[in-house]
Amino acid sequence: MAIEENEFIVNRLEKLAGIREMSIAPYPPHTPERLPVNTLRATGETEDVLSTSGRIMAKRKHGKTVFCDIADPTGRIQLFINKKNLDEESWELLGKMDLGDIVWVSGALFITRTGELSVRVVTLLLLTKAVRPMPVVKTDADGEVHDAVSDPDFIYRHRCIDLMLNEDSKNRFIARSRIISAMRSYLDSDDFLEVETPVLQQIYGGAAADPFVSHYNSMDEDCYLRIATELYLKRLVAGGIHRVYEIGKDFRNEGVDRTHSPEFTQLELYEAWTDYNGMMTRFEEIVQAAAKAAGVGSVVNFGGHEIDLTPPFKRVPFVPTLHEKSGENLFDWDAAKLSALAAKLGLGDDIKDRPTLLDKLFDHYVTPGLIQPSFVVDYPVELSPLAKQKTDEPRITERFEAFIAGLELANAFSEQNDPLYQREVLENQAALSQHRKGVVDQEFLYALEVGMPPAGGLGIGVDRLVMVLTDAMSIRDTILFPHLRREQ
RNA sequence: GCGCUCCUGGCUCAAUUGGCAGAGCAACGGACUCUUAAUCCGUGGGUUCCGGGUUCAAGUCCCGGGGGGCGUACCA
Repeated sequence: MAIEENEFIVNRLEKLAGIREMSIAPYPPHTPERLPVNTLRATGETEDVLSTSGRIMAKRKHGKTVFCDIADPTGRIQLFINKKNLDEESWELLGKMDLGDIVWVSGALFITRTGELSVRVVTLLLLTKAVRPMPVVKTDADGEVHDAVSDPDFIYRHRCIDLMLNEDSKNRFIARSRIISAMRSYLDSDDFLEVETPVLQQIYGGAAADPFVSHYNSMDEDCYLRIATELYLKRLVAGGIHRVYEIGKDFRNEGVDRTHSPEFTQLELYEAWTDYNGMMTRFEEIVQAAAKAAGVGSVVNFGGHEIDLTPPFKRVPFVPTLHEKSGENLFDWDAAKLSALAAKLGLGDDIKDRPTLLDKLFDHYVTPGLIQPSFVVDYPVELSPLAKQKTDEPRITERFEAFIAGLELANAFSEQNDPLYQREVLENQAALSQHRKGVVDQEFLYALEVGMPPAGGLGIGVDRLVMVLTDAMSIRDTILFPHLRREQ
């Protein structure tokens, strides 16, 4: 397929041909020595000839003088290009340059009459000719941005343009990488071992979600993209890797919305000799480290809320809080009664199963009020098959979910390590499963049978944490290349 | 999946009740040797997402399709 042709591309292709006719390579393989733009800015006025390179972001022509702004990742600087300072060929080349082209320049630095530090260009080289126009965004003297590219569809499909033109977006992705990096540093420095477990799995588990299904040709069997890393990481804990974590993609074949992506990044960590209380501390500390890495303070603005990230986070016990907010002892109600209440509240007419009902009712009565960082603790046992029950109340598990501004950021428990209990729960669950009736991860149970020490486990939704720390209202703004439908 | 809503030159947006498809930036030609949303003069650029329908007349109304956004549902 040939390049799409419109007025702009044709025009640039002609210039490209013209440049080649001048025997100038429009895509030379080497970049001459250069300094980052911000180094030039820091240097200030000097008669020394310095060089840099960057993309032409603006061009203001004044006859025999041309001002260009060029940008590299470190900043933006003005070029002062005067015909008398250049050889004829370079001046001709300048005429064939467009916004978006990438150039190398050298010259002394001086301050113009209007006070702008500029490169008095004596050498001008083309490093890359742009044949496709980029949208032109201008910022006026008041700092107001005009004609910003804001169409989400355009931005997600052409992230290169978004990163080039939208500072907020670029900074958000930089923050994301730093946040992940900070998580690693925090865990590594506390003797956690980072591992990689299978993405392609024969038996998926560790969460309740529909998987993406694939097929392994040479084995002639279906396989699945993982929905969680939990069941593999716990085998490692049983095997003696007592502090272990993995940061990676999980895939869930479910609906997409502001807070759900089919492909999302999760940090799961497991730690022996501790429990869910230890995981609360881990979460608090990870959030601290992440906020620091993102360059935000202990109070962040997210979706119009002032969020105070200072630990300790609030503890919100599931059953008592549900009772308090609803005014009823719902945990003692049977499914039929709960179902009637849920229907009355418009939460759904056909929910019959007690744990789901309790969860829904909790979401209705309590979750919306969880603006400041909170741990919802001690979930009903039916909602938490992989968690350990409390010793004094077997209907309740040692589990928490962390919420900020109503957003679920983490899920953790004191890990269930009773192999007989775990087998029974998983087999019962598998018997009810629509998709994979009776399929249980036997190898995971084998590990528990061999014996896994008491441990706490914690899963953190990395994309969502990035949302909170960078004030992004959609998870798609935290994922470089979110999934979109095919065009056409 | 369902509901609401949006889709107009490269980009950002106009177009009254259905009545000649426009502007700014960008592009092209010209003037201009300190501008910075440079300015001034001139020029070109449209299958109004796609396909049907109603109408003398459709960017606008109706039906179907595609894509996006928001909400909702599913989501241990």
